Amino acid sequence: MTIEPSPEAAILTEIMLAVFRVNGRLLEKGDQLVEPLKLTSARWQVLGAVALAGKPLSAPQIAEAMGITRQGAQKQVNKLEEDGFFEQNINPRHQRSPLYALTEQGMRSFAKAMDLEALWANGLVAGLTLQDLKKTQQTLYAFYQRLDSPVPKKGARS
Amino acid sequence: MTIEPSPEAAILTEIMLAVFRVNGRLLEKGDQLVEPLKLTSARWQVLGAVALAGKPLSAPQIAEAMGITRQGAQKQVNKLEEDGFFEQNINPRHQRSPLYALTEQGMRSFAKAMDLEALWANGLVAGLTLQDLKKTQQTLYAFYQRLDSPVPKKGARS
DNA sequence: CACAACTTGACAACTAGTTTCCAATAATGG
DNA sequence: CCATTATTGGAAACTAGTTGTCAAGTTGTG
Repeated sequence: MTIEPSPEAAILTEIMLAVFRVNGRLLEKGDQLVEPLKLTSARWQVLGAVALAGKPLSAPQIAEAMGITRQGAQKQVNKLEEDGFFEQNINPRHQRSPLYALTEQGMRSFAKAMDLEALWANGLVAGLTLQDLKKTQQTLYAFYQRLDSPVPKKGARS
Repeated sequence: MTIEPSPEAAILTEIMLAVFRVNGRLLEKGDQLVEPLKLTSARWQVLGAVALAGKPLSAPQIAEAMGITRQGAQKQVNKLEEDGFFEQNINPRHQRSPLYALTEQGMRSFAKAMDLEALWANGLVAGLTLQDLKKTQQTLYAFYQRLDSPVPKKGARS
């Protein structure tokens, strides 16, 4: 017997497909946008995590902020340091785990990326109402919360 | 000088971040959902492309339907054939390029995946109105279209 | 028919993430 | 103070996609 999806669930399926497609396009366009800055979408996001924190972060902290694994973040961080966007500060709280700060080049590139993004976004929303945009943001956020994986952390007690 | 993002563009940025996060969670949850069927989100989508077409498709046709490259689709197709979800039909229009059809197992697994998804989706939309869901779907679709890469196809004339 | 252009599958190398494992360094608490 | 536990970086192998190349088969046109 087949389960009958409600009309709401049917539209949810369409939203899911739309999220997959928009996600792909955003990464593609984002890569194009910051390509002249010698950045990719992924590295831009890492720069953003540190820039928005307003202070140097360790690799695991960056991973936490980005919602990816610490190993995934570390890879990007290492490359960003190699390419001169990050520099290591000593971490008074952990000798093996340096804090990564934006270099001059890193700050300049991130600022340029933000400008490019603002320009791009301004063009992208033409003809859409603020109300619709807010609704969409709220609905997506609601899904995000419902999808939250309550993976019990190792030490968690009930 | 910094470009001033409009209020609309500022919310768009939030929507972008929400899309990234929801995308990640959907793939994660989707993998969990179809794991007992020996499927992944990616392979499920490939099965879906052929199932929804209602007829056997070649690898490039599957890629086209999914919006990924033909090589990416081919990889999944080959694995799905290895694992008994697909079988090759001869393609009367192209000898080197077989048409892939769902096997009995493929059809059974896809039907089960659809049931699981309907069940999951029904739970996920609780408390959201049909109107908001439609609005969100429309807005995302609008973005998708605006983000459409008009990459001039090789033979395209202006 | 012949030749050029396109399509296709196979393969390799790459990005970006994941999981798993190890070894070394912290942190904790008995 | 010392032993256990947690955190961290590094490396390897994996998923899932990308681009690029190659050779072989297909198609269109003169």
